[in-house]
Amino acid sequence: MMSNSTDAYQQHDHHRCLKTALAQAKNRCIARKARLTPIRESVLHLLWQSHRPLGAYKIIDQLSEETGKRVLPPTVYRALDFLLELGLIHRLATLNAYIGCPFPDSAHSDCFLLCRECGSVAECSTANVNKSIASTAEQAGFLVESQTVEILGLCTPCQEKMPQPNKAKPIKPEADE
Amino acid sequence: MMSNSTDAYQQHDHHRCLKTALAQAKNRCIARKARLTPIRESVLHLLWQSHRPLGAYKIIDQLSEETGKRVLPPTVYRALDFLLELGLIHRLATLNAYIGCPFPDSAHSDCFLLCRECGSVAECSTANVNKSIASTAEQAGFLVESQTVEILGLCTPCQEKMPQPNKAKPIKPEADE
DNA sequence: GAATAAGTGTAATAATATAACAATCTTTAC
DNA sequence: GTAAAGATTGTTATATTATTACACTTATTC
Repeated sequence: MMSNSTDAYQQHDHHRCLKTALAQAKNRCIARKARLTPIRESVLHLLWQSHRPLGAYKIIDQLSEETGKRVLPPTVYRALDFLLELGLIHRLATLNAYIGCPFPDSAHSDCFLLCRECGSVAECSTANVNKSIASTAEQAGFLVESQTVEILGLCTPCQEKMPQPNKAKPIKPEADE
Repeated sequence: MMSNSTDAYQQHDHHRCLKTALAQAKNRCIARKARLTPIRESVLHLLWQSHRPLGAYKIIDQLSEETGKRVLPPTVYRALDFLLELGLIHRLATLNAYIGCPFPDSAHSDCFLLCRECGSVAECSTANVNKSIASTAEQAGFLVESQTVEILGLCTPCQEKMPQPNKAKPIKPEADE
């Protein structure tokens, strides 16, 4: 399993995450003959400020403040589209928010772990989830093209910080197969 | 595996789907001492017109037309919230749209198969997917509370209708009529 | 039958995202 | 080097999805 969960939820050298992400982005742009313009790089940089996803309008506000001039929605949405296209970021459908991809170089189907307490999101890529989804789809005669898997819950540090022993309810059990 | 994929994608006695869904809804409301008011029932009925999800504003438009008076967003969103709360419908995060639940009576975590061609959506509940997600989360020390799994692709009939592999064409909740 | 709770009506607005077209900057072709 | 073509950005306007706040009505309870 590929995952950035330890980085995402704990104290770590985040500067390294940022640096790596920007380096990978540059490489990827060169490989694809695409231009990482200042706006695009700024948006990517903002998304790598932390492991918490940002909504488009948060990006707009932060970028406006950074540059001192009013940045308008299309500017940011275009940058986001570009970064999505190159696989440098992801959009989280359940949050309407965006986050940097820690593994832009490896083709992968994603599984996101969204901590409802601290807001941080880790990305995993697991053969198991993909296999089970593929097999489920196959049983239904369905041809998979893309998949969205977003898991809401609590990361380890937030579980430990929860006062109650009944920290959180697990998901409902399965009826039958 | 529990799934309504054969119904969802093929010719079938849809009247039966509708009838079952409404009957289940009534039972569930009685069990929960909740009221299936005319508005709520109308919204549920609209969502069971087909196996294609409907956006909230499509529901608003259809309900306005049905009743001859302008139905406003809060009316519909309140009905949707009620139906979601009772597990009678689901919200599809990737489409911002709503769809009737074929299995309101069995506690389940859901997996949706969204056909990008015909727009129909089937719901599956599979222990395998849940197990693989649980195991992935566990490896990351993450406590799962809820999950969103939406799979985009082609249903069997649409695969057969489409020998030419067509590329990305985003599906819409419902075609305009 | 009054008190309370639940549900609905209405106006306004928030939050997220896109369309359309003009202006500018980069790259390419000559 | 320069003009044409293409890519990127600026700008205005608007579409789409969802919520807040408060007034009013209907149903339930005692």
